Parts: sequence; C-alpha cells; structure tokens
Amino acid sequence: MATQAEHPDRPLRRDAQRNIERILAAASAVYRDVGLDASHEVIAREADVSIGTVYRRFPDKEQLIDSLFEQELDAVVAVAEQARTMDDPWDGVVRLLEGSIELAAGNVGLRQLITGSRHGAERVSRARSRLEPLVVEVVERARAAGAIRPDATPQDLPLTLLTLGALLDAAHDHAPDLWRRYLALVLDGLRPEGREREPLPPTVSLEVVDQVIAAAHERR
Amino acid sequence: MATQAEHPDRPLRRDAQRNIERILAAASAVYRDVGLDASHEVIAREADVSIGTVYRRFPDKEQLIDSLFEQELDAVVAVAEQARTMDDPWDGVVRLLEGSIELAAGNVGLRQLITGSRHGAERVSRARSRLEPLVVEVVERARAAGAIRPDATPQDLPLTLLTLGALLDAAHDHAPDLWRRYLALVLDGLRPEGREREPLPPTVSLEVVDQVIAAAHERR
DNA sequence: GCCAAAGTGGAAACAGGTCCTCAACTTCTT
DNA sequence: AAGAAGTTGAGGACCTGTTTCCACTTTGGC
Repeated sequence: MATQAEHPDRPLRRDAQRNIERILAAASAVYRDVGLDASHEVIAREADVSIGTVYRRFPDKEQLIDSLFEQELDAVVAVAEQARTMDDPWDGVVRLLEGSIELAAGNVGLRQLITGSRHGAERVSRARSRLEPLVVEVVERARAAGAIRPDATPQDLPLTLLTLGALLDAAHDHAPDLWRRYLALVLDGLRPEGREREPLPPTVSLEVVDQVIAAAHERR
Repeated sequence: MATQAEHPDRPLRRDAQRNIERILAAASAVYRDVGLDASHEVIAREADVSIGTVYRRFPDKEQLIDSLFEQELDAVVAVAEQARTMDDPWDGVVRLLEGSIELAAGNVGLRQLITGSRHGAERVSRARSRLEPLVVEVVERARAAGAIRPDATPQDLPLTLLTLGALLDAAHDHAPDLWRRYLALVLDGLRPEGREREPLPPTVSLEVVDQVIAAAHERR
C-alpha cells in the first residue's frame, strides 16, 4: 500500500512512522464519530499533523478507509457466525440484528459502510458476500424450527438494519438506546403468531422525539 | 407575500404572472421529485425561465417552500383526523401510519419536511402541533380499547415514520412499495399479543436489497 | 556535531457547487 | 411609439474540500 510504495527496503524515519500512527488513530476516531465524509483537514487537525502529511501518506482515501474498517467488518461477520451457532434459532436472529446494530451504533463510519456508502466498496462487498450465506442460514434455521414467522425472509434482516440505521443517526445524541425499542417492535413482528412477549424497552418524551426528528436531516 | 409586495394595486404584467405560475408548478414538481435541496437553477430550468426571474419572484426560498407545502401538510393532518374517527381504533392506528407514509412516499420534499428538514420550519411546526394531539388521541383510544399493545405510546408513530422514511428514500427507485412490508412488521409488533395476522406484503430479491442499500447513501 | 536525505507545514491553486446581482435586452401596456 | 415592467444569463462572491509544492525542519549515519 501507499505507505511503503517508494522504498520497500529502507525503513521510514521515526517521525514519519509516528505520524502515520497518529493519522491512523485520528482517522479511526474521526470516522467513528463523524463519519466517512470527514475531510482530510479534520483528520489532520485531530492527528496534530499537517494536511500535506496526511496526503503524502494516504493519497488514496479509499485505502485508508478500507484498511481501517477491516476489523470492524470482521466483527460483524463474527457476530453472524456466532448467531448461526446459538442453541436457540430465534436467539440467533435476535443476536444477529442486535449485534450488528450495537456495532453500528457506536461507529458512524461503520454504519455508513453497512448501509451503503460508496466508500470502501471493495472490502465491504467482500464482507457482504461472506455475510450473506450466514444471514440466509440464520433465517432458514429459525424458519425450519418454527421460531420465526413463516413469511419472513433473509432479506428482512438487512432491510431492518437500514430502517433502524436512520434512527441510530437521528437519535444518537439525544437517545442513543432508542433503537432497542424499535428493534424489539420489529422482532415481535417477526416472531410467529401467538408467542409471548417481553415488555418494550423504554420510550422517550415527546420533546425528545421532536429533537430526534429535528436531528434527522441536520446531520448528513 | 413576495409576489405582490411592491404594488398591491397595480396588476402584474401578463408574462410576469405566467412566469410565476410556471415557477410554482416547476418548484412543486422538483421538490416532489428531488427534494427541498434543489437549487434555484434546477427550478428555473424546469420552469423554462431564468434564474434571475426565480430570484425576483421568490427572493426567499423558505416562503416558496412554505406556501407550496401548505396543502400537503394539511393532507397529513386530514389523515390524522380521519384516523381518529374510524370505527375500529386499531384501524385508526393503521390508517394514520399508512396514510402518512403514502403521502410521504410520493413526495420527497414532503418527506423531508416531515422527517425534520430545517426548511419551512414555521409552517411545519404549526402542522406538528395540530398533529400531535390527534396522534395522542389515536393511540390512547386504541390502548383503551385493548387494540394496541399496552406499552405502545404516541411517540412510537412518528419514530416509526422516521425509520420507514429511510426505506422510502432508499427503495424509491427499485421497490417503491417495499415500505409496506416493514410497516406491516412493525404493526404486527404493535398489536396486542395473540392477535391473528395477515401475511406480510411481498419482499424483494437479494439483488434488489443490494441495490436498495447501495442507493441509501447515494441520494442525500 | 555535521549535513544530506527524508519528511513536514501550510499557503495557495484548483475544482465544483450554490447563491445572488445587475446592466443590457425584451416584452407588455396604453 | 415610448416608457415602464419584466427578463435574461454571464459573472462575481462565497463555500467546502482536494491537491500541489517548495522552503523549512527533523532525522540519523558518519
């Protein structure tokens, strides 16, 4: 990759090495907190380094994003793997949705990656293709066990993620756990008829609803 | 308003009057199709008029939006009024959600207004304050009748709208009715335990899911 | 310590977009 | 036909983010 494209043999000077680490740390934090559309300038400031330096090290933003999110995407796949092997097939469905949202909730950049940003397309689509058979399996297993309503499909999981992603974005500052309530609602809808339910996670006041809605289009 | 601010007495020249109508029609179509962030330039082109003319007539974009969406916002309130008076309280809940989404589905601008754009804030907040008591009433009535799960709240309706709004945006081009499936899922979650269900509206293929997700962040 | 090579800072050019203006022109009205 | 009303659209102001570039600083081998 770009960082050692010039002289694979000769090691980087110590300050250069240190700056690369700073930039990676800063980029990771910035992407996590504000998302993938952050400018190089923001990352530079956060890393306490000049724009030029960021540019010299990572002329290609895609690669920076790509390598940074490798682990996060792996974590999502790991959740799916785990969901697939849970004793109770329904718990697998719950785990898969809840686990991916939890990962996405804390990380704006990851959320953008999952819900279809154009960045890092290559690595994302690789992750997606690893994910897809697992999702299918989790849903099919639940269906075979009668643990999920029979007309549910694997497609319902990513699309549920998409809908809840909007809430994650909008409510992040005012009610970071609000998604749990609406996930619970969807999960109750996904269960077969006649199952017993747990009470819904807490709601928020009408004032907070207004704030959340106001935040929805503020952030982009 | 701006259109006759100068000389309330003297009538506009015929071409000027015609242009105002063209601009209003164009703005209405553009806001409906691409949303409130459309530039004056796009509206001008659509109206077959120059940018300067648009500016002369509507120096204040807020007012243009504001007056254009008056009827649409009224339509949402009308849906809520209607929902309130339906025989079956549960049908009222369904009608309110389904009706508002149907209105929003065909109109990007209205959707942005409803889910918290900063534009037209004044008229929107007036609409919202007319809406709120109706929503509360619809939900309370359903709860009193045991037609909705007891831990549901009025807040759940706007927030459900917010989540499904993301799907409307993303799926508009590829699967414009997909929201019906996820609304049905949420509604099934909102019903009291043990009620009978209808089958879910149709899903889409995994390929279309990919397209929808890809579209999610493309449009802004 | 010295100094060449490596690396950096940050101003500035560039790119792409929207907003808005205004002087020259056209159309309407009487 | 003349003057008022209205329109045009190129162009300036501004914004945000990207990318370049070279004078300067830092490093590390000697």
